[in-house]
Amino acid sequence: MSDYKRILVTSALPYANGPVHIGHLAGVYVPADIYVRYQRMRGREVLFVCGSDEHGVPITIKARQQGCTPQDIVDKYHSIIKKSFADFGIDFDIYSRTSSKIHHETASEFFRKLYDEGKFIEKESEQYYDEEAKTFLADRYIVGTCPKCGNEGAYGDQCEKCGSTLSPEELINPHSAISGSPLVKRKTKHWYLPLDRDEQWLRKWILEDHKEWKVNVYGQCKSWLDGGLLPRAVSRDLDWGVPVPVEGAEGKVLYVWFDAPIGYISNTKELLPDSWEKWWKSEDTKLVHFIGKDNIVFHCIVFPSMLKAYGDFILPDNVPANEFLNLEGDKISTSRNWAVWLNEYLEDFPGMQDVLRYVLTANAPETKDNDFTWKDFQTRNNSELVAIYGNFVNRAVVLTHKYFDGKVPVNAKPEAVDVETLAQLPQIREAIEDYIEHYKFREALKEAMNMARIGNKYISDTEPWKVAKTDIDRTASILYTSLQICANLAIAFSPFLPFSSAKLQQMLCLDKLSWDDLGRAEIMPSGHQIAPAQLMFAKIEDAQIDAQIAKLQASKAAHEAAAKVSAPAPAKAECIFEDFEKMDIRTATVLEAEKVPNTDKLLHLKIDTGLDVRELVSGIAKYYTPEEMVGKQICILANLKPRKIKGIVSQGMILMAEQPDGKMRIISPEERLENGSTIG
RNA sequence: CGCGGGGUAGAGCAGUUGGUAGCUCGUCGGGCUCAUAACCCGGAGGUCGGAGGUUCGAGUCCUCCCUCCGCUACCA
Repeated sequence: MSDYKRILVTSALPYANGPVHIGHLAGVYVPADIYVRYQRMRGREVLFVCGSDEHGVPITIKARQQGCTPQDIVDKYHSIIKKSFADFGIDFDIYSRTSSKIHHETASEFFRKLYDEGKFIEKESEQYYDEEAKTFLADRYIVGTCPKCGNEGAYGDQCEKCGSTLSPEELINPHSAISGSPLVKRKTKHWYLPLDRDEQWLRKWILEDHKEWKVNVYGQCKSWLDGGLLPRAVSRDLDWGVPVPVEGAEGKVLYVWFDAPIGYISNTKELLPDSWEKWWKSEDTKLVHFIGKDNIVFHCIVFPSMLKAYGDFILPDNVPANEFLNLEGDKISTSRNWAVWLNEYLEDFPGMQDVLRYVLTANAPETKDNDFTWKDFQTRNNSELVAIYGNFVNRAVVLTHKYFDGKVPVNAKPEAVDVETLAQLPQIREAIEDYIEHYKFREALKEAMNMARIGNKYISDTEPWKVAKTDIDRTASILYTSLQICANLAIAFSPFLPFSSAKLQQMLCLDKLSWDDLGRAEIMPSGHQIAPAQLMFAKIEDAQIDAQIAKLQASKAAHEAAAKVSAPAPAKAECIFEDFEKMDIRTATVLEAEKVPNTDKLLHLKIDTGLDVRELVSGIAKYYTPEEMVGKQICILANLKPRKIKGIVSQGMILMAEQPDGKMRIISPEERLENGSTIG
């Protein structure tokens, strides 16, 4: 560990199709920033690299929807993201972007070298092509009818109604989610990175040499390695991205997952055109990737495999991935606008960056998903930052002004308790260091807060306001000690709460505090003049919190309303009577119903169709309980080809109507009819 | 279905190689009054997701189950 001469820190490149929200901050940027600020304070050579990830299909789709170019989209979000990071105090050495010229060159050269050295596999395959939008489609953008449950809105990779995993070939009537037009198949050639070839060394490198990685990261990697790696496509048919630098590859770009991590390298190059290589190709550089849990395999397996294939590059020393942050009990969602956006927070809570930094660190999803609530935000501010840290500083500074004209008094009458109290500071320093070095920022912050608790206890126990009436020399010592603790707090908190530390430093009229001062008992010399007391943190009133909660609820309501007024499903193409006549639709009665084990959505029904008694499986468990179903008369498509679902042969399909919000209701005859009555 | 990570007081989290269940916030009671109705002390509150098993002894090891989140390769 200590053999390293410098530390290169990267944080996941935010995708430029929306602003940054608290989930991103808690998972990636705040911990990375704490780590970097800490290492810098220790005088280590550190480089902190990030930038916008601006390629990929979602951006082209967003552009199409909004009638602008992909470049317009990424320009807009890149500047919002970059500014909000800067205002929030995420202290990158460089925040660039993957649409930059230098990135295109770097990524292109990277690919070309692997290509020239035969490191890729070339493969031709047939893919669905949207002739109207003139583009090949990712599975997610192919929509059709689910062969298993009949849901017409199933995606090419998965049906969200019945949860089954699909491939586009299985969909009935596949069409484009972008233009709605039917699809044709076209041949296309792509390049694959043969990860299987790297399995050996990856196993050793991760499973043997990096047992210290966080359990979620290690476990995830192990799972992939044990499952066997497959070649992974690194190119796409798309016109937005880094063009594949190979003759005859027009209309193809590097897959965004291939080009994005190279962005870490390009951005370093952009900042340090002459010395970037020592950061990436020198064994005495420690490389650390801060990411979210969704990124683990790319940073632990795919990117290292790319680096190794290229040669000369170092591999990450650690990949401290966090879990996810929820918001008020619900998953954060960009599309549902269920998020606290950083740019909006900065407007709504000016000057309160550290409060959010504090709350996100104290409640960071380091070991499991956590929940952010505005109530908790308020409580942590009011009863921790204000009541413990802010209050202690205020007590010490106010008393110093009251009794000693704002000058650090002489330590005239020291006692054992002073020494004992100050002796705890170096221990706290050690604990903070140890926690940060091991990426346990939540615990590290708690230690810093303990220092403020110690201060409060000390000042309460020694009661300088009482002692002042009889023994001013003793009062002097108490405040002298208290002020030393304040100075220590400014240092201990500075990686976590940089704005507050700066403010405290100003109040104490100290400049240039270094990490090495932390734990020292005489940072502030007697006679040193300090500034008047200023509140470090302001209380947050209920009204502010209520306003934020109302804002969230309003956006949720707006989103639900938008979903409701969403247009009915588009009219289908004309069909002839004979098509309709083929369908054998008739009434039936449910005899028995039970949930299919280990599924959320499926009911297993036994029904009387008049013709026979048969079984079918239907994806309605979300809307009907088995008890409700028994005895109900329903309409079924009786001659649908039987299909096995979860091991049960389903002989038919229940006719249902779907609401715009997704709610499903059974279509039943108005009055009870004979089972087997035909419908037409 | 498979795999990975969670499930410990009202909330958020610790619990090292198995040995009397801890911390912060909240809550209740008391004290103090320098301080942003802030501070200090004390109390209550947990059958450690469930069921078996190993052991003198299990939150900690084994098996099965339930549940939440994620991954499952063209959702970055």
